[in-house]
Amino acid sequence: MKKLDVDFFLRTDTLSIAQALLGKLIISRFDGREAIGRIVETEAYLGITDRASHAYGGRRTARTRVMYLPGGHAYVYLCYGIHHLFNIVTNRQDIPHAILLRALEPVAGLDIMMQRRQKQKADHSLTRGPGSLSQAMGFHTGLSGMSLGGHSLFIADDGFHLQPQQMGTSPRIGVDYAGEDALLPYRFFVRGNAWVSGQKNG
DNA sequence: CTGACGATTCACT
DNA sequence: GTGAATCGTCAGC
Repeated sequence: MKKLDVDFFLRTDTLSIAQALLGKLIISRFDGREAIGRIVETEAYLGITDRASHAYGGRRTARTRVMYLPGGHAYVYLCYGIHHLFNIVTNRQDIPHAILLRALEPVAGLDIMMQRRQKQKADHSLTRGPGSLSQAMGFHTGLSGMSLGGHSLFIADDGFHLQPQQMGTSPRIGVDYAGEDALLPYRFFVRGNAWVSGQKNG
């Protein structure tokens, strides 16, 4: 298992990064509890020109401030007052791109995930959907701005190789408010994987 | 200060 | 398939 350097997220092609993240591992080590999941669904948000992005039009607020950090930082925000959604900032400083993690396949720390999710069984609902996976991994808004170059939060490559035809694309979920940008094919997922959320997962 | 709303999830029919 | 939950964020006054 090889830890990814944060330089990986400094690249400028966020769509390529979102695709390359499929099959990678995300590891969290909070309070001495390790959880690992394989990334099976991502969405790209392309900053100031993307109506679906929180940074559309160059908007800078207390919440979106971390999107303007250099790539390799976590951007976590609260949705519907309940769900903590986890993103990875990409691109160079002041280019507010981000990639939302929408689903993971659990790899290790299943007991921790079940405990955090208050689940008796490790079924697909454990890490399917952006709010669910964040809860399972221990992600919350207090982590927003944290580097993915440290020991407690990082991405790793264990040699898992995704065949090109295994990757599916679709419009992003839940961004109907974004006008024609809602149609952009910026969602990427592993075809047929049982942990992928949403309707269009073939 | 106030009100509208959300990159969702879950229970229920 | 439908609707409620729930509160931080942000624009507007």
